[in-house]
Amino acid sequence: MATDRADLLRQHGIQVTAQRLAVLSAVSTQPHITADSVAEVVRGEIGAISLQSVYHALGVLAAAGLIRRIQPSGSPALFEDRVGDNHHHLICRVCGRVVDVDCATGAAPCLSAGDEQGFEVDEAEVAYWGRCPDCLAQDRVPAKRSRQPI
Amino acid sequence: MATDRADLLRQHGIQVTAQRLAVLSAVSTQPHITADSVAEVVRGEIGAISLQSVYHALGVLAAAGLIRRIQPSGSPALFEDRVGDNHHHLICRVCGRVVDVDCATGAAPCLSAGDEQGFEVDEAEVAYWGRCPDCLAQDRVPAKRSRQPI
DNA sequence: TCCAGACATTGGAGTCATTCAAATATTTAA
DNA sequence: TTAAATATTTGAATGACTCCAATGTCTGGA
Repeated sequence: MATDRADLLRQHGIQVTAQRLAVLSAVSTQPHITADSVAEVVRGEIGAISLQSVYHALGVLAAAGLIRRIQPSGSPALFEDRVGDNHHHLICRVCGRVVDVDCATGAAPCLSAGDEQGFEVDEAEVAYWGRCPDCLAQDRVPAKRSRQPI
Repeated sequence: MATDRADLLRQHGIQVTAQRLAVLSAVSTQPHITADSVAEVVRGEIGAISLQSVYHALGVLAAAGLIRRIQPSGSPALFEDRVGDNHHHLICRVCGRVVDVDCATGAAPCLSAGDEQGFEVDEAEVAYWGRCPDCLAQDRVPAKRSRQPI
C-alpha cells in the first residue's frame, strides 16, 4: 500500500518522501479535504509537518495529476484523489458540503464549450450550487456570505 | 440612464446612493471586472470611494441579482452585469482572460446534475479552462501557479 | 556503500483579497 | 423637516496562501 504509493510517485518522476506519501494518503481518507485538514491527518500519521510542505506537496501532486484541486468560491481549496474521470460537484450553500456527481451528459458536452472562440480547452469544471438534503430538511437557508469548508 | 439605474435599484428595494450607482455603472463597462478595478473606475466617475464600500455595494447588487460574481480559482472575484441568461466562461490559464460562452446544450443539462442526490440545485456554474487564442499563437504556457486577473 | 548534487522541508515573513466593528454621514419615509 | 433606517468610511484584522533562504533528505553514480 505504502509501496504502491511510493511507486506511483516514482512513476510520475516525483521524489518520494514521507511527507508526500502521507499527504497523498491523507487526501484519500476523504472525498474532499482542505490543506489544513490534510496537515492534521498527516500529523496524526507521521508526527509533524509544516503547512508549507503540505501546500507544496499538494501542489506537486496536483501538477502531476495524482490529485485534483477544486476551489469552490468562498471556501478554501479542496483536494480530491478521484481523478481521471469526468465528474463534477454539488455544493451546499448552507453547510458547504461537497459531493461528487458523475457527468450526466457523457463526455462530449463537458469537454466542449460549443463555441470555443479559438480557445484550446483542457478542462471543464462544473459546480452545481444549492442546498443539501440535510439543510433542506431543516429548512436552513444560506447566510449572507457564507459557507464553511467541509 | 442614471435614472434608469436608480429606478432599477429602487425596484429591487435597494437604497440609492451615488456609490452604488457608480459601482453598477462600473461593472457594466467591462464584461468582467475585479473589485479593485471597480474602485478605480468609480473613482474616475465620482471622485472617491473606499474599497470596503465597493465590496459592500457589489455584495448588495449581487445578492439582488443585478450582477453576478464569478470566482475563477487563483484569481480575485470577477463581477459581470450579464445576468439572467445561462452563460458560462472560458478562462485562459496563461493570461487569465475570461470570455463568455453561451450554454451550448440549452437550459436543461445546465440546470440539472442528472443525479442530484437530494440537493435542491439553483445554479450551475461552468468554467472551461485552457489557453486563449493569443496565448496559443505565442505558444505561451501556464506558469506553475498563475493566472493574473484581467 | 558512500558521496555529491539535486531536490524537499522548514521557519519566518509577507501578500492579497476580503471581512469586521464602530463612528460618521446620507437617504428616505412620515 | 425630521427622525429613523441604512450607507459609507476608517482602521484593523483575518484566512489562505506564497516567497525566500537555510537546513535537511533522497537518489543515482562511483
